[in-house]
Amino acid sequence: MSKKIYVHVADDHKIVIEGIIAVINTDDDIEVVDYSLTGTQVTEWFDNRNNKADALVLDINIPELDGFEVVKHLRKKVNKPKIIIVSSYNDIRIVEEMLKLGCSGYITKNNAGAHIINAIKAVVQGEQYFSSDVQKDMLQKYVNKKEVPHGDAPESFLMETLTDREIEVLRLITQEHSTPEIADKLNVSVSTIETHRKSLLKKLKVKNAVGLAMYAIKYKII
Amino acid sequence: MSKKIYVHVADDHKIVIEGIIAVINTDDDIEVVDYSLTGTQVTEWFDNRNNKADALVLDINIPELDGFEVVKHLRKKVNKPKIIIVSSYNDIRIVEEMLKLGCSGYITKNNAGAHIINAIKAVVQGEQYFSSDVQKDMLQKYVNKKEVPHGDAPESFLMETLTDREIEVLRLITQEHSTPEIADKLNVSVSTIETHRKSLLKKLKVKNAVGLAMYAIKYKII
DNA sequence: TTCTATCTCCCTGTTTTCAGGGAGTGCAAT
DNA sequence: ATTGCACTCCCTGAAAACAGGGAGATAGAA
Repeated sequence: MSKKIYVHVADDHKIVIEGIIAVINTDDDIEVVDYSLTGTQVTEWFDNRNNKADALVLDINIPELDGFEVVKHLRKKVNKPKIIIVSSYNDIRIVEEMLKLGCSGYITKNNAGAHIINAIKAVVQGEQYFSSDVQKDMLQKYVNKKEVPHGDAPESFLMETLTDREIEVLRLITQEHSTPEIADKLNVSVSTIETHRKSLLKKLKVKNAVGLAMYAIKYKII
Repeated sequence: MSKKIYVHVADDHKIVIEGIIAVINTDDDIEVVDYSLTGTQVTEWFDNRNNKADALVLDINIPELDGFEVVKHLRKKVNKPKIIIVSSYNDIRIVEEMLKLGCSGYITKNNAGAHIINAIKAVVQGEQYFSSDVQKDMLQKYVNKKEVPHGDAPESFLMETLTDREIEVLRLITQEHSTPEIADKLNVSVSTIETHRKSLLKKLKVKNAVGLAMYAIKYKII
């Protein structure tokens, strides 16, 4: 019998965690050692020397620190766990982004139950694992890449290309603040915020503040 | 021993359903007979004479037909099940709306696990059930109601008070369209759209288009 | 029938947003 | 040491959004 695999689970909804634990408990080789409901709980848990896990099952959409931030934090560590993303979004750009950040697996919530055990076993052995729908999208992307450079948005970019300041401004925009208000809050001139705004519009390829807000929600900057 | 309770569970994420089933299975009096991943699946299931359930555990945010539509459909039926809403949102206005539509219980996903069994048992006995955080909000709302009669809007309203036209405009706003564009699309004058916009800002108590978009997403007009 | 709500349109005026430039600073990497 | 990036600030000008009015037409409810 192989060595037991220890897993940490993070999701903002307790019921999802309970679901994941229920599924994992059907396999004797894997054990959920602890769970977190927020991003900071995850980082603090792994920052504690006494806590160790082979794998982290991580939802992108969690409060305080989102999935991206958690991954960025963890990848600096020496005994870093393998990370499997469990997400509602199967946007291929998010998958790419997470892979770039060093994640080992990506499965969608739609069929997490069917994949999660295999995913955990695969990643602790150094492999990568993707649920079937994600695989399909990746293949699709690969096929399309060679044929159509296409007008509107073929590039793979996410909030990575946004600077810290831009994200900060974006967040304030989604909180219904106007440019003068944001300038005041950040103690810079209105011109500066206008510049950030223009950069955001350009980078995210949207035409107005509503577009920024929708983008922020879709890719969960907020 | 009391009569067994049969339950149908609906959520767009399989893993959540698995979580709910795992929790419910710890109680011998309740059994999950089937589940649905979309709104139409729910209505079709209950429209089938062979299918019966005492209670429906329903997520608001499901595809095709959302929770509101499902409830509206089911309440016309004779042998309608008791409905317990399981939602990420604990906005008190949604709770009120669902109660008006005839739901018996409302629990948030944060602590669904702790409440779901009690909720099911309560509602099949004709009682109502609300998770602690929802109760807190309701109490808060009740307390505030009597002290501040407040000028402009004491009514409990959700998107119900938005007219069809306003919802149409709101939808177009969230699609990044400007006022002139919307006017063109709907074949009315720019002035008209501006009027609708002003009404939306006033009714939803937000200060700009971003606020409208955020509202639309939160309460899923879109 | 009167009352009310919805939808339509217009006016005046202010504020904010967007577009498209330029430009200086500091910092970090090569 | 130069290059690039992030952050800052400014200018001009046009377009859109917001605020707070009024007002007519229509259709449904009381």
